[in-house]
Amino acid sequence: MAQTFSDLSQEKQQQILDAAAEVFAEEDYKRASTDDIAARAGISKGLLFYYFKNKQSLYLYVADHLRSLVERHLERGALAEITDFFDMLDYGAEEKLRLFRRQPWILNLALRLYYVTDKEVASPLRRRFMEMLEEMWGAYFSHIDREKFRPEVEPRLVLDQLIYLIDGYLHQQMMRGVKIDMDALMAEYAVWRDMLRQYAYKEEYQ
Amino acid sequence: MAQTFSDLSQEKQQQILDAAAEVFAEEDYKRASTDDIAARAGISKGLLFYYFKNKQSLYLYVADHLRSLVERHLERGALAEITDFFDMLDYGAEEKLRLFRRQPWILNLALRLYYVTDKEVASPLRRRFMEMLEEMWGAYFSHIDREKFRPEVEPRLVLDQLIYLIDGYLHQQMMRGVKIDMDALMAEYAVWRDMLRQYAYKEEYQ
DNA sequence: ACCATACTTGACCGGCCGGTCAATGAAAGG
DNA sequence: CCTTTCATTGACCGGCCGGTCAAGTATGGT
Repeated sequence: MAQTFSDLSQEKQQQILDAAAEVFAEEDYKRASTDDIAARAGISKGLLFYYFKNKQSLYLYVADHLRSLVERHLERGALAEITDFFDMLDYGAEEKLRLFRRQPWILNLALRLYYVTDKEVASPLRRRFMEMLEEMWGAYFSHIDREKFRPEVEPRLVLDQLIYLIDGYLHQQMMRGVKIDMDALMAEYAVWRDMLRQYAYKEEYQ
Repeated sequence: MAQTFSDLSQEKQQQILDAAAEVFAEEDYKRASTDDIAARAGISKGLLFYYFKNKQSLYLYVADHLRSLVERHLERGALAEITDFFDMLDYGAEEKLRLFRRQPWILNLALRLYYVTDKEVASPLRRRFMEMLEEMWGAYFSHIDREKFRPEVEPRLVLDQLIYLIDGYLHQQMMRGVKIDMDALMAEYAVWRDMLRQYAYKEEYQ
């Protein structure tokens, strides 16, 4: 967007952002219409394109907004105190659980963005996800205790595996057409975590 | 399709199917145009719609074709002789590897179909995937040796976990924008399999 | 009151594309 | 041949939608 948008009052920005987030969560990129967004935001389409160069940049703006919202939520807390890899995972999981429970629309939108395949936005979005992942790795896991790991197991790969599991699980649930049940996910997560711990940690740290 | 299509000569059918598969592999459902398909198949658009009721049914026909192609490929072989769960996994993995190596376009199309989010086709497609999964479970794993499993571990859930891992891995690779490297995938698979075996099998069968 | 600037509108354009249909051609049968 | 049937064409329609723009309205400074 141009700075015209950021000059708007907080409520006006929110209003437009909410409308866009809503529509983009309901339909894939191609089918989500700017007419629809403008109507729900209570403004004319012309004005929408006065704030945003085009649909794509609006989409990416919404994505960035979501990202900063999630990051802000995870930032507080005493990260530095946790040195155990799996305790850290638990901490992150709990935090995200709370976030998604409080505002379920965030999860819906995030899933939609996460599984976008549309040419026009897929590649910028995946760059964002990769960045986020790297940031997270740096912030959360750079100072974990590697001593507990078996020498042949690289911590980062363990995290990757957990991400694969969650990713695949969510995708399968979406395929089944069911709403994501965070409690069920957390139960699965607990099993995966224990399995991964058994695989990654030395005997004495199990 | 109507039976008019199945009455066509094998080559003509193939020609059209190939064109459709090609286009559907390149673009998402909405962007893949029937004009394009007709042109690549060397027929008029009118004729395409003479054979297929609409774009959606063509899409699903291509999906069914792919499914039967994969199923046919996996059917032969001495399945009944394998009773070890993880040997069976290896067998399935090897077979699929060979298939995808010989005809890489199959993998591309399959991935596209697997990650479709378009309203108009997502739900019929996911029904097909679920059916396929159940069939596979019945055909491959109904007679495996459950004795080797720890009592608290349900074999089906172990398979699900492997599927999650593969699903997530493929998705992440796609996000990274790289072509899927089957050798890398097989290397990862080997790690996952060993981890899952350690988790699922009793000590004496490790 | 006036003017300049910024904000806001909605009608409109043009491109894309799924799907239709009247017309044409090709076979087949008598 | 002639006619009936089927296969095939491509021009065309209509809907959708991203993006534009001339015109209108509010705002604030002088």
